[in-house]
Amino acid sequence: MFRLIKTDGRARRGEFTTVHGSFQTPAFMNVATAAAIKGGLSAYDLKNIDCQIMLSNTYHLHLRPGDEVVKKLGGLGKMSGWDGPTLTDSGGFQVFSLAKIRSITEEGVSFNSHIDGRRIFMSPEVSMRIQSNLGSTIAMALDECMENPSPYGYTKASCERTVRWLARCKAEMQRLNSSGDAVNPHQLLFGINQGCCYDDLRVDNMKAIVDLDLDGYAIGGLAVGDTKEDMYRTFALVTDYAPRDKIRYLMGIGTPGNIIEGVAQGVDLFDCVMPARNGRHGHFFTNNGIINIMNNRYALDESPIDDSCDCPVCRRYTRAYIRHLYKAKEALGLRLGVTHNLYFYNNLLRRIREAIEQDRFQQFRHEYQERLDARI
RNA sequence: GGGAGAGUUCCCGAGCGGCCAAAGGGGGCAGACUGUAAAUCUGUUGUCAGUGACUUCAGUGGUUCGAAUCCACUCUCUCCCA
Repeated sequence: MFRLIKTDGRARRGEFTTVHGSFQTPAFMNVATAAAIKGGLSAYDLKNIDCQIMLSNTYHLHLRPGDEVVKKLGGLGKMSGWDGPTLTDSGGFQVFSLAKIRSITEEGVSFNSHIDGRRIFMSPEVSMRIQSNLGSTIAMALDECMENPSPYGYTKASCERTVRWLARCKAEMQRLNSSGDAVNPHQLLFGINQGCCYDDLRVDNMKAIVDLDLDGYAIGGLAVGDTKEDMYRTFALVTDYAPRDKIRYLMGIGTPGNIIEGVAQGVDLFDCVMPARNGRHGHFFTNNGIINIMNNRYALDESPIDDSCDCPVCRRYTRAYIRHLYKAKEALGLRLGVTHNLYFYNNLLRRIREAIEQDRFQQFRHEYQERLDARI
């Protein structure tokens, strides 16, 4: 359950307590799509970089190793060695990212597996059953993440269908939780707001999903083609219609600046592949902006990635060495880069929490929002 | 000593009279990445000036309207026979 501890403007400081432990909000979820952080970080590594909650994916784990296998292995947490809270995304994002190999009907979504092409049918019920087998702390409702912008008429119809799917998700999750056979019989369900950047659709949709009384409310369908201005306006608008006493999750967002903006508008929970992916690609977050470690100028740079960072990587290694590892395509480079970036994100959220606690979040925002996203 | 073959832009390597500043890799330099089909993808990589000009395919000289491509000699390397 969510407990709101303090506010600073619209920014919220809270705590979310679950059967797998609690986490402090605002929080950043570390993305482990296939039950592993890409770049080679283990659950043990996550502890050392202050990760509070791990996110994995329904579609990917259903394909490999198969959710029945994960269930037999004791669920997502036990299998991966992560004993904290977990959240599984429903497959809704793959409706967007795998748009070329799927089709949608009222019943659900058909994918052609990106691995072997076989047909995968994902209805709201199937997504819940898979997530129940995965045994995550929090399951996400199956939604359609639309390209943004999508045509108004299509967006409206899609949102309405996603609400119908949400009702089916809730019914199925209640059934599974009380079946006596669930890996985690206390599995929570979050609904997802959609509507591209049409204010009226967003608001109507949020009201509709709030009526279904869920454990948390997510804002989806942003940063999938929309401009930053539209995205900021949309989540600022829609948080006003989410219940004050429930956690709010801005899905897939974002850059450090995006997260600061999200917190400023009352969002509690974030996730993004950016720190892990950009880390693998040699782009590192620092307190002064983003550096590309591959750049020639770091060849002899003996300073750490970020000299104000106290992560295990910055305490030990120079930019020059890490650049060498990337250039030489050594796996250690990825591990170090991703470790730093995820620590940076987890630590950014910790700093945000402290700022809210000390009523200086606006000052923090003013100082860092632009700066952290700059490429230097 | 005799015979056969090869030398291409940073590297490997295609090209074998004009469509060649020269394919394709690699490497270099830079860019992108937002609920991960991503340890991926894109651009660029002779020099100078905004169409174009100029110097390049071991060297020198030739043939030709025109050569990295043909000829002669020189240099270097590889292989085979002594």
